Amino acid sequence: MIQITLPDQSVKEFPEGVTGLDIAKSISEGLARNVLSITVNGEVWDLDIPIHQDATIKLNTWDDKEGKATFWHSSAHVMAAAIEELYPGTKFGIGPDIENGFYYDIDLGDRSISSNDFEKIENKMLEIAKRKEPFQRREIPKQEAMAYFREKGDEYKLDLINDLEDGTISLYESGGFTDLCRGPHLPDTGPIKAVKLLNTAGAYWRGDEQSKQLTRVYGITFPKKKMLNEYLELLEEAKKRDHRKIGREMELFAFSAKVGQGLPLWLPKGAEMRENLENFLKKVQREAGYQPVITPHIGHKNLYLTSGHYEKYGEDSFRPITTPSEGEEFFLKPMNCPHHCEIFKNKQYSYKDLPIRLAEFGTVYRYEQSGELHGLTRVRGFTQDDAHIFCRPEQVKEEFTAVIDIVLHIFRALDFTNYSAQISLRDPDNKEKYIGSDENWEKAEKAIIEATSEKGLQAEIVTGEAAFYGPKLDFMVKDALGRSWQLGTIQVDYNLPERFDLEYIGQDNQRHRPVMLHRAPFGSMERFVAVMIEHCAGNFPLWLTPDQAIVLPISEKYEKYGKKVLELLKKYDIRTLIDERSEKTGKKIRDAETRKIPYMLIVGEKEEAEGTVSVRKHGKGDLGTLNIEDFVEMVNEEIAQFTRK
RNA sequence: GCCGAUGUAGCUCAGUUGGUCAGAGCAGCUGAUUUGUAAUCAGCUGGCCGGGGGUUCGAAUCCCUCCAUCGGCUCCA
Repeated sequence: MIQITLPDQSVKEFPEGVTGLDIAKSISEGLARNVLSITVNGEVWDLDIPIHQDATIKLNTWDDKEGKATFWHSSAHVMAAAIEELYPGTKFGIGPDIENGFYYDIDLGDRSISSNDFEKIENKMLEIAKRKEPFQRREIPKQEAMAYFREKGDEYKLDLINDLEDGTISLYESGGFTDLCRGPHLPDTGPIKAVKLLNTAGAYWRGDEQSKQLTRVYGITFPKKKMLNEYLELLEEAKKRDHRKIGREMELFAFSAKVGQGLPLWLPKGAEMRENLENFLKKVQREAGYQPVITPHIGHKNLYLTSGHYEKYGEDSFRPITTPSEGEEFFLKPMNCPHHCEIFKNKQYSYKDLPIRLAEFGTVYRYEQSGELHGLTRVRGFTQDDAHIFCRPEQVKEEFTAVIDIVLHIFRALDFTNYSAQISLRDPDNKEKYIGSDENWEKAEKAIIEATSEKGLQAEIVTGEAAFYGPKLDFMVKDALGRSWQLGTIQVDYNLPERFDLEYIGQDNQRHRPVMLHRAPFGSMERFVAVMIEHCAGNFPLWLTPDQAIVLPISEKYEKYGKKVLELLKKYDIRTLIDERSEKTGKKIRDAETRKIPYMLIVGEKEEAEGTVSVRKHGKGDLGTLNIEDFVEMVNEEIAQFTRK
């Protein structure tokens, strides 16, 4: 007998060789029907693999991440089986499960596949699913596996096996399709009840741009038809939040092929919003001891030779700007740090002066590959809410903490909760890849970890992800479709102070090297606004939104009073519009609602007589009648709630 | 940059196999209406069908090419 520990810590005895399915059956019939895989001591297994030793287990169903993973991984095999049947001779790369579904990379030779073929493949998959084809695991010697795939002509699988260690290789066979696979899989294809292929894409073999490009087919499957429909509805809903769509509808920004791709045009309302964000941060930064600076949009080639950016990115930048006669070369500035280093160098600093915090909303230009451009989240010209802090090594932690405070304050003011944090440290096994002394690295990494945890910030620590010049803390946010974007960042840099030979005079009257911190709480104005839009679906916090209120006179008769209200509110700095069209009130309300204007102020006979407004809140409805002063107070209180520290 | 798809009025979309196929709704403009918490009515103006080239008696429709956009890949100082 062996001891099996269940997730609730209870321990049950089973005969040696018991399988996941046996355990599920012993608990309940229902569980046995729904279980998809089993986690044994942290490893996910097939349900029919015998367990020979005491173990801690978890039975995975659709409600578990691991259960879904098993389900989708098996679905990838079913899709491959369907494709092999429909398109004989297809070669297969890899086919993993992903966050939402799965994909398979395939090489169709001269043929191609498009969304027109999806239905055919989906039907074939459902056919295979219905047959309840078992997934059969086989373990064979490496040589035998190679022989099999060599005969099949599947060079990609051979490539994969080549990299595996000698010994036994596991294969799974189902529905006539045999795949190199570690598993685990469902017992059979039966649970797959709904299938949807989503799209195709090109994907380089092994992610290498030099390798052959395969066709990646994305799909998703569900154990119930209803779940598929719900998922598709969810996708539709997400599309409605797309910042590109809302940005156009709310007239925030636009692009023009004539101006150039990836170069956003901020429209009046978008510019208003961006200015509100900038002013908000400027105030916070002023209070935190930052000094604004302004630097040009271009810089001499020598600047980037010194910074090292020329060597690393020179070839992939916009081509240099040259002068008519002397043949000098200038680059559009791709970042602000070198300029700021030169500002620091402009003056001699004592240790007593540090830290020096130089801030600039600096517009930079980077040549991004055309296929990379994406709305406002990936552009070629953008403005960073940049600042560089020059400090003594022992000040790193304190400064880091202060920056985290700013980031969290901003996120709170924007009602932003859907972010995650990542600490990137150097790879301790490859220290030679990084610049800077061991001592400084250790100090900085420790400072970041401590500062983060002292702020109660949940951060994932990833080693080997640090920049070559220093460790960093990034804030990531997901867009409407679940794609992850990096926003705010705080980076420690030992490289640029070295390259620019930055110094301060220490207490010992010796020259010392300052540490540099790069930080941008928003990341870039463009990306931040994009993510902000998707986060709140265009319903911005009151303090940020371009138009805060709109006056809606019931009829022409009350226009005069409406204008009076408008002027009064403007005096109180409430951004207000008026709708003087000859339309019915219902129509004016409807239009204001679609424009996502937070407050609608309806004025008619009663309001004019009493000097009041009838307040309607966007998405909420009628709030009743208020004095104008009371309304102003209500608005100010709502704004203060978010923006006060 | 690569793979695949898309591009018709300001916006969202119809346009069968090439032959009154240049259309609709919303928006806009003009009038009428004077309106009380999500759409008042009528009339009208909008398009070289992404640009260029070709095939054809004839092209929004077929082919080539360029541009832009979308979904991925690669990249992201």
